Amino acid sequence: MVSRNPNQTRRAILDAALEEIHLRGFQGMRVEHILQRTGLTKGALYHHFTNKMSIGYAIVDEILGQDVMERWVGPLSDSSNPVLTIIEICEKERAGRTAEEIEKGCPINNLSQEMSPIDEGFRERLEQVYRQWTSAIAEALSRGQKTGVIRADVEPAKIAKFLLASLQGIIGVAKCCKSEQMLDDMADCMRSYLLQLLNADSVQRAV
Amino acid sequence: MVSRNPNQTRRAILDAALEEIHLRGFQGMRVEHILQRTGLTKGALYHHFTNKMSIGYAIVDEILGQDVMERWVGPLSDSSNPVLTIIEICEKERAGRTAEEIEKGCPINNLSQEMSPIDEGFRERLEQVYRQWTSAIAEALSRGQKTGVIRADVEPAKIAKFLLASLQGIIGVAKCCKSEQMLDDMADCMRSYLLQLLNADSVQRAV
DNA sequence: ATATAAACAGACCAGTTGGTATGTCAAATA
DNA sequence: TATTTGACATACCAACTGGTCTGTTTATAT
Repeated sequence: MVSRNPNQTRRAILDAALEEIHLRGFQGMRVEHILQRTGLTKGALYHHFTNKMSIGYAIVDEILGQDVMERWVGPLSDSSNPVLTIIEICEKERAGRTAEEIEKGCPINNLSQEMSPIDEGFRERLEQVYRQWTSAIAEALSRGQKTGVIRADVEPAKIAKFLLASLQGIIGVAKCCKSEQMLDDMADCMRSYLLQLLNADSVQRAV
Repeated sequence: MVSRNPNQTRRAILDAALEEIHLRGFQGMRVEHILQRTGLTKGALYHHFTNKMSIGYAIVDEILGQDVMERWVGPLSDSSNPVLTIIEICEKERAGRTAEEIEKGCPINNLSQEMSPIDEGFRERLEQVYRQWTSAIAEALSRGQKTGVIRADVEPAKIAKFLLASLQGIIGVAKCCKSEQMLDDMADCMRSYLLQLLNADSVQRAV
């Protein structure tokens, strides 16, 4: 904002928009509020984006999708034990959240619940994020089966979808109930379920 | 709508509003659309409700809460085997949904994700629904432990929360991915998890 | 140095939206 | 039958909202 830096301006718009969307949803987000947050004007905003919708699309593609890649896809691709890696990621994410953050939930889940039925562009983009996410888990589980850490009878593709769904469900219910206790209770069940996916031999080391 | 019937009119407003909200969310729901659906006018609508928000509150209290009572709390309170009852309810609900219905998700989850962070009135009402829901599951699991059908080492309160969260997560992910296959895959995992809660002796009869 | 195009600023606008004020009609009540 | 009240109908409005249009400033290429 000091000197002219279009990339930085564009990113500032997306960051401000994401914060608003995270709390109020895409429909509840107001262009005017982005201007207030960034100190920019309408001229600047509509120079970088054609309309409100394109801001939402860019957030999914450039921020949320990227986050999943960095926090999940990357670590899982380097992992020799997907179960432990998933538990680690969850605990790390959990540690970084205040009670206030919990109330806002996962922006990916928020957006998909709000927008996927009413805008196909949003839905396709969010579905793609979910696909990358589940694929990364499924592939890691598959590799784990080959190395013997994961039970041979688990079906990676199915379990991956279920794990992702449960995770989103947990975050969503905790968000509504505004309860850290509830979040930790559910996470505990999730952890137990994850450990069940390990081969009997390797459970000793894990717990 | 034929003759004057205030209760029927009020209910017609709520039903129409719920359909709109189910698809577009509460913020996306337009009062004007309710009028079009019901054939009523603003005068009628604002005679029965003080404002838009009160329509949303009434829907949670009178329709969604009631639905949970009928579909979950009732059956579970009569159940001798909560695991089988839950599986039955899920299969029944699943059978009644078309692909189009799946895209709209669960209205309770939709509303809680959208409204709980921005309106405390909504959040409290939805939390209460979740509480009744999880309590019913937890109590049924407890009773199952006493009769011996449920494993003694499961913690009813924790598992109940996790089950509810997973269920909502599954519906939510399937909604975004618009995939019946994915829904059934995840439901399959959920079913397996539920059956694990049964005592080893009674598994034979269940499967 | 100057032309050119990108990166903004700011006023303005048309459509939308929740909500209100006033009037009318039917049914219960006396 | 007269009257009062609840159940609507209709016109209207003020505020909001996404988006546009025109103008100005800054960087960059020639």
